[in-house]
Amino acid sequence: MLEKISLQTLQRLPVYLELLRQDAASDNISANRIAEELGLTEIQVRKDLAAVSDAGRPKKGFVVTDLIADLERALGYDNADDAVLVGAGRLGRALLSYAGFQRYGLNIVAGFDTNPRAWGQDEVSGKMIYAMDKLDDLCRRLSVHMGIITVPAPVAQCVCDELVGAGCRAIWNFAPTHIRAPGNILIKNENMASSLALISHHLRRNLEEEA
Amino acid sequence: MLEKISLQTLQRLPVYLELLRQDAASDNISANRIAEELGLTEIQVRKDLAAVSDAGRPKKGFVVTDLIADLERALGYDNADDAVLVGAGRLGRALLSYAGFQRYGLNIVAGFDTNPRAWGQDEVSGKMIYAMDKLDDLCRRLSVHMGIITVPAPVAQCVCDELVGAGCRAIWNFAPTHIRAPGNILIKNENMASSLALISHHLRRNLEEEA
DNA sequence: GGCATATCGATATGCTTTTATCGATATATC
DNA sequence: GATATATCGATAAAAGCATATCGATATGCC
Repeated sequence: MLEKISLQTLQRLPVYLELLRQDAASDNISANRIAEELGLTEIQVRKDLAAVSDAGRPKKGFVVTDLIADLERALGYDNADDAVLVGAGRLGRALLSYAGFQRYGLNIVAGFDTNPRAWGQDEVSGKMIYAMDKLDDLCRRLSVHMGIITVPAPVAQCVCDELVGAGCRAIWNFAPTHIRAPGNILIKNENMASSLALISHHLRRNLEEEA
Repeated sequence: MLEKISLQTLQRLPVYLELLRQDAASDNISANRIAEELGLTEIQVRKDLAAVSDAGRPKKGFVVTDLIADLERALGYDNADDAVLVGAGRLGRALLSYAGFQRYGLNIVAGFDTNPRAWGQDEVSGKMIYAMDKLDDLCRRLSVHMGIITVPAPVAQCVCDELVGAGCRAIWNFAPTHIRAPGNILIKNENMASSLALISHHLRRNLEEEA
């Protein structure tokens, strides 16, 4: 079942799950209603959900609790991914202390930084921040396979290489630069400039229309 | 020329621009080389660039300075968008103080928060953080049309409504919830859970393959 | 100056994703 | 219990996007 989920569908699944969790009061919910709430078409919702669940019943819709369970299983929220974070700057510490990741199956086990003043227990998150030379050992001992990069752009590639060297198979990159890794390693660039391009483009067209 | 840029292309343009800015030493660059650096195909690069530039010449490639200029114009970096940010928590302040946005044509003019202890000048960014009842007036006086939401999920929709009421036409939402607005308002959800779904899915398949 | 070659740009093919159509089925009402 | 209807699920068409192919063109070398 897991094989045939398309990339686009996969990215919408957490959105459905979030909506259902907020809305867990009702017993049943129809694809039509989900679509309305999220601004999608009901056909797309049905197709997405069909990929992970068969909790839908004619005339009633989907059984909410079953659908939530199916989504959580499909997304692997039952056993959370461990991750390390490199770069304890403002963004890095904001992510370290973001409690919401637990709800999405992510567990950041520790932070790393080159700056000695950052080392020790982070006040806000309560998580430990270590020197870079501890990275490899910790990743291997705890079998961490995911790295989060929140360092300045110029050192992002170097940090990426270190993470890969320490056994990471997936990298979540918040540095505003493109980084590379061998083919079997997944790089997910969280590119704010791309989002901004969409927004800015819309704004200009929207304001032009008026004039 | 601006009409026919596809959404996917639009999101890749800032990536090209970033690469070129880093690499501004050389006079010319070929689509092939850009593709190699970014892990794309040269055909896609050419097609993307063709949408915004004709700085390409056979045998030489693209004139870097011209291409940068074309990209900046297409992305509207010549006149930056002003924006307001609502929610001066850790993520909000991290974004407020992120200097890199200037390079992407974004200028956050001020922050807003309900908590009186956040009001005043933010130490790190030097930007002012105001009470929510100042929002409408400031947006209108400065003709701000873009709002950034970094508040907890439960109040995100309410903040969105206020921003729209104050004249915003585009919303950049970092709250981990889906928000709605009238059709002509663009909502860009920066959904970390979606990214995480991709990463987690890759990890599981990758680790399964070995076993 | 002519020729080989790197590179572009345009047209065509194929794949992925979305949207449309239609029949199937369980529930509720009479 | 029969019938109407809300809703699902599957198959089919359309759109959007990526990849392949091929001719055109400017550059540099002989």
